[in-house]
Amino acid sequence: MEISDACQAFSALSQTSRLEVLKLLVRAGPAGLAAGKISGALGAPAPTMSFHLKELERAGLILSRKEGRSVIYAADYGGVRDLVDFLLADCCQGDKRLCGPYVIKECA
Amino acid sequence: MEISDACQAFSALSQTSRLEVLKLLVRAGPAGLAAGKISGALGAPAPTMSFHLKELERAGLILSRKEGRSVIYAADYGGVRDLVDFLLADCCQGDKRLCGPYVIKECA
DNA sequence: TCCATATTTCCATAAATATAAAATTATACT
DNA sequence: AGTATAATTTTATATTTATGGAAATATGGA
Repeated sequence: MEISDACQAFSALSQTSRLEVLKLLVRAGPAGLAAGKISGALGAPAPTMSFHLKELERAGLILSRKEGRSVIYAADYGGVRDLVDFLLADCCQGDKRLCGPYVIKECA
Repeated sequence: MEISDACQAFSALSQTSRLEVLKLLVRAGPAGLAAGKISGALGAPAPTMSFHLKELERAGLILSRKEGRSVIYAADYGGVRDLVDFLLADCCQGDKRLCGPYVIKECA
């Protein structure tokens, strides 16, 4: 992942409405939600939400598909994962003893 | 973590210079780097970099300490971790069967 | 075809953010 | 005290981004 891609993704998340959209879609799961449901749920006018959804899609964080008259948006889990990985890549020059306790999750 | 905190953190990362700073500090490890070294390494004037460093610190992504005349900045691994966790909290309403393959990392 | 619904594009305005020069503060050394 | 170094604050300007009304596009049903 290029730094400009990561930057665009973080930029997409740097706005309350858009962050709320992603959280909503992460909660909703792969089934996703229609654009109208999203703008309704978050109380934003349709044009405003359309602008934000396009931004999130351009950033590779959500996906869209058409179903009848609706456009269904869903979280792009792969994209989110790539972004997280980018942030911690090459951590401590590869020496995980330095930061491991802070960064590595216990596994179940 | 409040959504406004997460938003502020993503906002801090939504800018190439600042994202480069965090990557640089993540690579540098807990020892960190002096403000002057950072602005030198990234080719930005001191006031500009000072503005960006303050932004990253305010967002809880880096820490600073004074050493003589220098101010040493280092990645705040706990803060980064909290941010990542926020993004995927309550994923698929807790049913990891839906998105697990995309989100959960294999453990070594 | 005509109408209602769903969403987007266009556009103008408002608001937030980045940049860097100049001035300021703080520390160390002689 | 005097001087050099390190970093920050102040300030003004330039740039980017968000917002939502009005108009346009696309689909499905009567």
